[in-house]
Amino acid sequence: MQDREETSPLTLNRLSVYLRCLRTLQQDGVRRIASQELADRYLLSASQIRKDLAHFGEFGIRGVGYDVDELARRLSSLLGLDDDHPILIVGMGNLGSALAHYLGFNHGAFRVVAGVDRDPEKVGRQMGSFTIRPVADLPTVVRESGAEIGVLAVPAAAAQENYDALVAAGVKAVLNFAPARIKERPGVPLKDVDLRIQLEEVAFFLGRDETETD
Amino acid sequence: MQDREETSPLTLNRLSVYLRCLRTLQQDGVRRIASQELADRYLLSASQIRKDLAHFGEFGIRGVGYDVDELARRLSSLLGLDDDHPILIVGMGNLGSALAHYLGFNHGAFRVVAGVDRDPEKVGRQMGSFTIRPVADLPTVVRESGAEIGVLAVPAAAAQENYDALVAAGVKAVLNFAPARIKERPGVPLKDVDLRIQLEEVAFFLGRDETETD
DNA sequence: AGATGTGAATGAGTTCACAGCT
DNA sequence: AGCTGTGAACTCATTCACATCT
Repeated sequence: MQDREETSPLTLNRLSVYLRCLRTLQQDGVRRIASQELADRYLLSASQIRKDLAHFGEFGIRGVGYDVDELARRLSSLLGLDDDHPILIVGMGNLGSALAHYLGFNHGAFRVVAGVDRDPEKVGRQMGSFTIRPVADLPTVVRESGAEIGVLAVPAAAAQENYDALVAAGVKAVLNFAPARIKERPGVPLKDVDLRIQLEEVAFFLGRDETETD
Repeated sequence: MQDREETSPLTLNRLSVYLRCLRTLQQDGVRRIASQELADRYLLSASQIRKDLAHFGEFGIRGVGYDVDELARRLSSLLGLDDDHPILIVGMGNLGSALAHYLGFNHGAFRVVAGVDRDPEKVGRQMGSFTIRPVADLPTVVRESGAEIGVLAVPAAAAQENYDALVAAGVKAVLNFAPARIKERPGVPLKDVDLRIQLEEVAFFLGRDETETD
């Protein structure tokens, strides 16, 4: 059983994937599954599944496999998905409102509970269940809404100052959608999510020679 | 000078980051920069910058550093950002329209030129510069719009069939926002972008012990 | 002299192969 | 017998340190 600190993001992301697969299996009525079959069904690696899980304890039954329901429960708990995680969005421009709209609907543990913007014209506007507040009110907004996760959807140049403001206001983790490198404070994990980088990654392959057929 | 195939996504993503940093430097009027200073300014690793760049050729001047303008030009060309990359979105629900709205505005080389949906009620609706078309028209829509990149914003269960449809229609790369594992066809690179996984990654750290202060 | 480009050394992450349970 | 859990082998990625060039 390992400590939270020493878990790599890669492992962590795979746990999320496993949980998703298990949810599908639950719907299909599967009650037990072996690492090998899980791997086959969802294009994963059996030994990696076992290693990832073993990292956190003994989840399986030797000679049998994993109990789908129980494993799902334990992964959900491990990932902190049993508790609610209120989200606050900073920057209610195109991306910010797109995210509010998207995250506000589909997700269980994650729900957008507040949004702030620098622009006085956006302040006061209604967004689903909340009203956009001014950035200056961040501390109050965080306290009142109980927001745990901050989402940065501001221009690159404003990213660092808004991250700092979120930290100061007491947010516990930050997801950064701005295309900027932010200096992370210890204790407030930061995760960059840059759609442009993802697009550029696939675009890289577009120019490639079409004659090859491997 | 290396081949496209043998470049890791990690390296590729860093090239995007470097390019972004260079654009900022250009705006600040900086004409030359050494790997060490670039690293210091943007929290990167100097030796990694050099290795990443050297992977694609000799971009710098020994004893001097890199020419900001030229390096930016060469990275832009390498990443395929000099050409236009029209995007087609499959699934114009919450996420799809959020993405259309977002990508349609800010991005140079990337622009959403078309969108399709399964739901007859959404078909015909106007979305910025285009009208939503039925999924069945994919081949026609791809041909007419010249779309190169397909974006999947459909439910998980529909992801694989729509990826296949995109491939059949002639799209050259796919970005998948659906929380599903897709079987990739050789020649049509696929990149998963799962916002839920990113959220779950930061959520993992929320439960952690607050007494520690390292 | 000074910064790049690069082999060599280190470290991280994945796969293998089998001991150990059930 | 069968599948997990895990050390050992291996592959991939990063960092170091220096020879090379301007």
